[in-house]
Amino acid sequence: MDKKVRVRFAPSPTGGLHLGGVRTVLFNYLFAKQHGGDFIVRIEDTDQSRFVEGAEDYIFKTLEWCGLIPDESPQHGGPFAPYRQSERKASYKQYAEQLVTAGYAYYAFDTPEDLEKMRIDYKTAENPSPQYNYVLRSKMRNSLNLPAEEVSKLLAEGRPFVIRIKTPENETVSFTDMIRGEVSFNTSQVDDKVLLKADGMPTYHLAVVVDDYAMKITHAFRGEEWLPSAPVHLLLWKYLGWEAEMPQWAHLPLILKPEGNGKLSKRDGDRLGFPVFAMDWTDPKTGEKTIGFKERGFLPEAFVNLLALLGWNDGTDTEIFTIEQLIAAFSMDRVHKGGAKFDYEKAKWFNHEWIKKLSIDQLQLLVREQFIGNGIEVNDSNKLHKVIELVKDRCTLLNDFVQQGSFFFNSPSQFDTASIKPKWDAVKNMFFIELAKAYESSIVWESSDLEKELKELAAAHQLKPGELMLPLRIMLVGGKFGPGVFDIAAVIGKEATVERIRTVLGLLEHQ
RNA sequence: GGCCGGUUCGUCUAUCGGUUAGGACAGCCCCCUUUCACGGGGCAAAGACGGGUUCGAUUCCCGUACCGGCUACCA
Repeated sequence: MDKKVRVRFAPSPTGGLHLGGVRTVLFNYLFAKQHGGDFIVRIEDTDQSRFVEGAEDYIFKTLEWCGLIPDESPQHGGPFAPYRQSERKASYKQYAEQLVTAGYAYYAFDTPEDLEKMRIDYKTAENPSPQYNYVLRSKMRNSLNLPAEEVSKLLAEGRPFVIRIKTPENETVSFTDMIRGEVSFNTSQVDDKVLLKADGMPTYHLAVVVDDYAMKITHAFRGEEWLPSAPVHLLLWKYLGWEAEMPQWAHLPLILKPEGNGKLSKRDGDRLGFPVFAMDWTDPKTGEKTIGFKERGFLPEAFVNLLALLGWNDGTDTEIFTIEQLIAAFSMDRVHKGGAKFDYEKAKWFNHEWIKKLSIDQLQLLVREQFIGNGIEVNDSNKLHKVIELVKDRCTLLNDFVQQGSFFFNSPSQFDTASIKPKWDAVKNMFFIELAKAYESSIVWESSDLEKELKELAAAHQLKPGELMLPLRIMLVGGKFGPGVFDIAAVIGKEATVERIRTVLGLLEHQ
């Protein structure tokens, strides 16, 4: 094998990119990069009725966010352009005609009504979905049955037609799947799939073969849902005379619903409250918005990591991988055969690990965005740095930084005074009045000094420091959470600390 | 219905015939913590079923069951 590895991801621009799609991209990308090959993105927009404005752009934005940049694509260019199938329309027809001439395909003039009638007429209890195949094609209106003159006449009249592959009876087609090993089919079970539609556009089956050949694709990875149509593709590679160039196939396992039944869909995310798409997607027709992992506060590193481990592992206990480590460790034969149920809790764990793993500088920009997005001004990057250092270990998602850290920048809008009141008395009130005064006149403003000051003052008032910590925390934070109180005081500064103590003292007095 | 694929703790998974079947998430308990988390330690938890093959099967073969995918002029 001295051919340069070339793989492709071939999405249809019909909506947001979901987990499974991104994982397919990832595995393609990892395989290509590991072998020093090329990763191509080809847009399969052969069905105009399903075309969705903005979907292609969304796909590339997603890939960019994930850091999975194509070497060739409609937006990156490349030697095999165009990379949109709608722009390669002419070539498909030529190959379809070639197949007809060679006797491997035929014209079919059946109307949608004809087809529907056939499916009803031949439907039986044992065979609820009759196929257009070697037994039924003799009963339909196609160039195999019609007299040659009539076929030419229909064609000359411009009557709508499709070209269907003539799948042979009772032949065995098999291939070696990189994940599943040898898989074989009997052609009697596969129907005469439409290759070229009445509008002159190819179906997926023809287009994928023609383009994989044209673009010199060496390895084709796609979801398991494509396994049943593999024999059609195999036949096409053979009939077109390109068998020697056929890529190696791998059919990836599906990502399933958490409760187990069926493949994961956008709806499941809406229903169960977690993202399924990589990034936010707004349907241009309905205006319906679907949340994405990015906007939910996931790091791209974590997203890629969790996707890689969904159906693959390196055989060790390692779970946290950088993209470079994934490129080095990945192997298709370690991809699982069975589908994996998606577990959002585990997904969050990956993100948590990545937040802890990244340096404060790497986090800075993202965290700043979170604060700004929530209307919190962050102009002191030195302070931001300290805040991140203090709270990063307690954040699972990026937006947790806001909950965990907004009080560093703005005074809390709510104070949980209810938690102070039961044990509040005049002695404590006096203590805090004096603490505020003492802090106000502090010269140094370091965490350890602030703690020392409080303890000394507590001793003077015959109070135990322990019973003062909670009130002080609530004064500074608003609630019962956050890092060490004195660390917080050190970061928010003298003025804010004193002000917040006095604010809560005021609240307690008036309640 | 047919065809194809799959089946190890609740979930993701390790195991390339011989293990007390390992790890991670979630759960529970303990420790740490003058808050809440993080963290540390621990507990509980699995080979779908039935036949073979073998000295020995989670691992190989067959059957059954269950789950999934496909069965469009959609991808």
